[in-house]
Amino acid sequence: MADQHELRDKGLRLTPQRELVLAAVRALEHATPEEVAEKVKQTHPGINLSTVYRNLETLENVGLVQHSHLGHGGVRYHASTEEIHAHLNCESCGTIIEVPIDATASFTQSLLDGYGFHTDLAHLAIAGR
Amino acid sequence: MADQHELRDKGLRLTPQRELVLAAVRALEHATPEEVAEKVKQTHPGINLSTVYRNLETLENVGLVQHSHLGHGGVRYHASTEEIHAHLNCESCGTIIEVPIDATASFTQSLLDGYGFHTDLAHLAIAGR
DNA sequence: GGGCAAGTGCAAATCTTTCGCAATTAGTGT
DNA sequence: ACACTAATTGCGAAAGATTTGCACTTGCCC
Repeated sequence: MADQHELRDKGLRLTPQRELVLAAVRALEHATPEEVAEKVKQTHPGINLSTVYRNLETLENVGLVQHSHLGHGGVRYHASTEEIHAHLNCESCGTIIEVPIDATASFTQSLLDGYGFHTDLAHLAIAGR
Repeated sequence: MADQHELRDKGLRLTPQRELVLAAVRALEHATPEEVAEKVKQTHPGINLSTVYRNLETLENVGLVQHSHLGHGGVRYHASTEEIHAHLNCESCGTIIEVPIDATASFTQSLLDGYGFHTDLAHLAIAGR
């Protein structure tokens, strides 16, 4: 499997738990740690929540996954390979709209020009309605 | 005090705790509930954390304060009277830059045009560096 | 195959926020 | 001023999410 190299290349050991956590994040998109754990349990029922948390952190450290804050408080993880997009989070109906990042390009550019600020719009959802 | 009318006008009882919570939010800007509690304790040591949380919620319901999500997870409250501004949150150095909301107007307008989405940029910080 | 550090499981500890409930108190009418 | 009622407070417990300590297990390098 390509996964093996992928993880080993990052200096990580290849454990079934780790592979499954990564696979789950990729399959689920925008999943909370709980959801990831639940998904992993389908094939590996004994996995511990702590292990999921630790692997999410580890995978994030090596850049394979990222987290963002959508809606109120909930942390959600997604694979780094996913297309980058901003999230518009409707506070009334709870829907989340994904916006390709280039739709925001002129905005991020103006922040860079005006404030020297490199924007990472993918990290936080934008509230509105 | 003008405060008295302000709270009474909203149909709220005027309690020392309530006044102090509101005063603390106004004085602190972008304070977490904990920080608000700590501030209030300076003049009212017996105040309970629950009371702070409840008052923040109450004050938010009547529109005197608002909360936003800056940085990682932390909820922060600010007075509604503050100028509306978006927050740029540097993930490296932790600094928060405030940007007047009109600097973002063209961006929010394009989201409205493109997605029919009314943006509330003040509610969430924008990550970057 | 053996040794060792990385990784896991488990339970307990934290941290933040919420809730139930009895005691207190602000605002209203008298 | 006085009593009444509902809002508010204090306090302890509960809930949910994430972290941590530690002993046991396991992947990886030789």
